[in-house]
Amino acid sequence: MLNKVMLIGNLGADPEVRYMPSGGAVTNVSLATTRRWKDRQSGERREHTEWHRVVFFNRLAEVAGEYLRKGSQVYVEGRIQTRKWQDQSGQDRYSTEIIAEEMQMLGSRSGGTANFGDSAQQGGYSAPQSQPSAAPQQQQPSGNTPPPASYDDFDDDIPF
Amino acid sequence: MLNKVMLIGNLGADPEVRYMPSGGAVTNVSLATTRRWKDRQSGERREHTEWHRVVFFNRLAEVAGEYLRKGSQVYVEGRIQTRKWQDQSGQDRYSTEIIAEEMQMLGSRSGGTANFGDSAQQGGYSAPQSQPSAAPQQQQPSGNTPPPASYDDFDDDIPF
Amino acid sequence: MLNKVMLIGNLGADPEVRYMPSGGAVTNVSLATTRRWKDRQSGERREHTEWHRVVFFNRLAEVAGEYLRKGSQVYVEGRIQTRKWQDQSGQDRYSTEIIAEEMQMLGSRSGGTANFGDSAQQGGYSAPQSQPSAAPQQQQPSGNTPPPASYDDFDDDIPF
Amino acid sequence: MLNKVMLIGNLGADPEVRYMPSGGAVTNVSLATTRRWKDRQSGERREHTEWHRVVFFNRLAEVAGEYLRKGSQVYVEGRIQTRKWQDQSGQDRYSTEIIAEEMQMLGSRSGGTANFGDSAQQGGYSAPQSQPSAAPQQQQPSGNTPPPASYDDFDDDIPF
DNA sequence: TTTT
DNA sequence: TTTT
Repeated sequence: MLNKVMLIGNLGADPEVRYMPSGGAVTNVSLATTRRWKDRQSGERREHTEWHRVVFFNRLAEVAGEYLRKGSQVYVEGRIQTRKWQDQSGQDRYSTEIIAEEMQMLGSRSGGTANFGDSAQQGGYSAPQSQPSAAPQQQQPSGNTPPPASYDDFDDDIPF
Repeated sequence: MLNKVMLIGNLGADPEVRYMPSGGAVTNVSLATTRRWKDRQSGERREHTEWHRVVFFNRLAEVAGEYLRKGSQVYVEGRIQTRKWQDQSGQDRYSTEIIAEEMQMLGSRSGGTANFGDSAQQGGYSAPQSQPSAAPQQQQPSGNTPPPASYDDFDDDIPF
Repeated sequence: MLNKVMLIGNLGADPEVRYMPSGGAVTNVSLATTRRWKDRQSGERREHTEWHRVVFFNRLAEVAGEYLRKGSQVYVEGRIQTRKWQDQSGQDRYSTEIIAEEMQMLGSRSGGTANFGDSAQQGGYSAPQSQPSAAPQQQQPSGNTPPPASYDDFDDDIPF
Repeated sequence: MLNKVMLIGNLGADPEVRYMPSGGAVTNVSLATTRRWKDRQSGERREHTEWHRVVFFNRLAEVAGEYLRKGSQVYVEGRIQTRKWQDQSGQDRYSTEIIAEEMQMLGSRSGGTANFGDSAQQGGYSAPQSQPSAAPQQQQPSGNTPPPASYDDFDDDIPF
């Protein structure tokens, strides 16, 4: 079976880095891909932007958190995964995410060096802590937004 | 920008074929991909099945409706698209779908011929009708399930 | 940088399994992909079959050698690599191969079990030997065919 | 059957644009992809650069000829095709090329605008001519380099 | 809900 | 050389 996603797009905001109880990093990124086409009927140009929730784990999460910034162009390869969660009223809701397996920064002449300019303060990279933040578990699911997944057991796993 | 999905999986049920007001076919399929891995900690084998909503349009929708059946193994190439809809209480909800752009039947010794056996009655292929069924527009969004999209304007579009 | 190949095709012959001095397996496979299209001018159907040299290493080579057979339908993911060799007259020649990184058997109702029928004798799988065959190094490059690569140093390597 | 290649790399030289008898453009590009890995044995970093011959046709060939330059970073999607030709001594030789089906310029903040700087003279883009150059047919295959293909009949073809 |  |  194959479940493969390949995206080239730009970040809509700085990455958000959190840590699992194990100490492994989890980085969330919102990635835009824009499709442009010419309408067959009217002949006019149209475009549609799709936003993808991309999740990086462990070593890749640290690299993403360190080098990616709002506006960065990036190639992401991964798989589709839909996560179930409950909203305030207890209803089941679903959030579809891209679990990243490969990542390539694009277009940087300077070899992938991050820009530590004006976005550094609110989105900067922090080294993995031996005392992992408990943030993922604490956060309350707000009405319409999926909570960060706990991923307690996420692991670099070995396919067989 | 690139937004590409490639899946190889099996259908969980017969395809559902509907028609747009334009007469173009829309086929929905539920596709399972199973990932198997060995847990790093415990060493035990684990697996996870992911279900994908795949949507075919026009000519591809007709081929999918005619040749695919519950259990069919298929390769699908397409793009990720998230659709917004309102549930009964008027809340915004989202459904992520794979818009198919290519399709290949796999593994059929018999050359891709569909099985018109016991599943033919509820899932069989119907030729495009000049009087398109209005089904997509009529259906009520049930509490937890996204309604079929209307796609009134879906078109074989030309990228530029 | 990205160098990715994805093939779905059929084997033209049983796999050829050899062993590196290290004992690791190397399996070569000839894979056909057929493209069909309708000629714009004449409107007639045309087709072209492309043959790909696919090389598997180590664990994947053993699985390929054991389960694939002439006619098997398979999904291969890998990268393109061009190898330089010298023909009898000492001229440089090039052979482009697909180095496989993932493999999936397709369409086997019977769960991927290999057929050990009439092709087992000349193409059967042998378990890795502690005394690796020296075959790769011995073979003489014939005039027009690239010799098996020696790959003395091929290794499961870690991207960084 | 699937025969898909996806590359992200940099051009080693300006594109070469030629024209078919039909007037359609054919653009050849040499694209480098670099793989980096850590050797399992020695632990040292290694890298290997692979050069791909990429061929664009018709509209894509014109865009490639206009906007790509030596050093440009580009995403190319296409298929593998091996072409047979005869060297001076009449021996069969093979050249493997990537026939491009999609192309995306990467990393240009300025929206894909080509650099018409110092490389414009030897590699610049020319609009399709009603009097197509006969160049492809004239060129002599030199001993070790494949001649440009004639592609007399290449066409935007319709898969079925 | 499929399949291996 | 495969397969549909």
